[in-house]
Amino acid sequence: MNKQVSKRTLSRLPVYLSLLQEKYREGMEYISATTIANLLGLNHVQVRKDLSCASTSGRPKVGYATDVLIKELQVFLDYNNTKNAVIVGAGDLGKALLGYNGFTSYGLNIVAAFDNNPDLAGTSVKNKPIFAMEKLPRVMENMDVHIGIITTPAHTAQAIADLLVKNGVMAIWNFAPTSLKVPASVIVQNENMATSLAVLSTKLNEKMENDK
Amino acid sequence: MNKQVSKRTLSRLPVYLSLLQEKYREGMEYISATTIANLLGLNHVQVRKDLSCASTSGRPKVGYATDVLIKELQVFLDYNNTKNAVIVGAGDLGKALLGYNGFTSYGLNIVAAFDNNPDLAGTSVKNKPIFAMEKLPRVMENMDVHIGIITTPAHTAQAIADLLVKNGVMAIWNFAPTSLKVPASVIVQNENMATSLAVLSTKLNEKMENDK
DNA sequence: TATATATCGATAAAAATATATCGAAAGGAG
DNA sequence: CTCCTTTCGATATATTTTTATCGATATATA
Repeated sequence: MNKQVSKRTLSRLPVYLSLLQEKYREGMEYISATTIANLLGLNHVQVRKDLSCASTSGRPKVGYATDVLIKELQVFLDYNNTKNAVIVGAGDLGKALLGYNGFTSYGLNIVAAFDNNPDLAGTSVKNKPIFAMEKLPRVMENMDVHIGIITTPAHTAQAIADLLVKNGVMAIWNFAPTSLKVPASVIVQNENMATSLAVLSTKLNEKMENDK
Repeated sequence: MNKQVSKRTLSRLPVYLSLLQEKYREGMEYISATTIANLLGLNHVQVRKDLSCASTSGRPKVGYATDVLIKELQVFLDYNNTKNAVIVGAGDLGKALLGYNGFTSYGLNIVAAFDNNPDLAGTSVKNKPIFAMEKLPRVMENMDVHIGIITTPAHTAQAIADLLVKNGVMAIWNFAPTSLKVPASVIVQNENMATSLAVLSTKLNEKMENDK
């Protein structure tokens, strides 16, 4: 357990976790890799292999105790160890993320948003404040923030990234549809919705072609 | 060109497209796969191979004419052929997506949102209406909608998916953190933010471990 | 005009990822 | 108690995806 975990595996673990939590609430005390695989439309060997990097609790013939597996995944994903983050860009998307409380259960605590629109400065979303850009350095330092979330338009994203890096950010979650240049030590995770949309749209086209 | 395009390739094409549009605005008339690769931090052979499924305009020593390549990608991704979609769940995320006009340039036109909260029925976001759930069948039929976007909480997502399928949806873009059971003919694209977050968070942990 | 170089597109090699197979263990059935 | 079935975990195979290599071609330069 805990060797080199592939990126693909890593991105499936939260999916397992959320399924497990759902099934646990429904009263399922034990669950097998085969069951998980069927529910998610995956291969059972893949599920078992994925889980093996976070869990040692699987038992032949029985499967995994749901609650134990949930805890193992939470530990592995470090969801108990909450990290602070700030959002830059309090447009619709920024506000949506700011107001969404669900991230805390994934170990992410969004403490504030920043925007250069003076009308927004001083307002808040669900008690989470929106500040003027000037306040960013102070807030990041005081709140020990090392994760930045960029939800600005593409053309300002690079400047924002530079600013975040200057203020000690170690990881950037980038929702702007552009690629960022940052020092190698800074982690960037791009969340490009156009990408998903392209996959969806192309599959749909193929389907419509075939249906003709 | 146009053989079996892998999902990975497909998801990179919109990224290339948006870079090309940016560079074209900046006056770059020709661009090579090597240049694109360097700008995006990818391998140049991969870029060339990806582009080959949508383009035939590459010339040795010259590269690609930026405007031609942009058009080729748009045609391949079918961005000119706009498709209508509806959103179900007009919470923060739903509203953000409803109000975001950027999707039209990706061939997606969101015509309306639906929510079971009666306070929201009759309101609108940037002239895009929010209706009560009862109106869904009529709107979907009248507006020829075949794409549904689910932004409800996880526990209602399956019922919404069933409703959408019943009303003729062919593709679902699912933002709810749960997996949906739909007929095999219906395409589902899951947009799971926890997944991205897990990757980011784990990379960050590794980094912090190494920095110690 | 000949030569050098950047680039493409195709094919081959390497790496990553997914799937299949197999023995061992746990529990239930006869 | 023995046999049968389910399941795990490990190893082996297959597939997919990425990266490297190579010849051909277009352009620039001497």
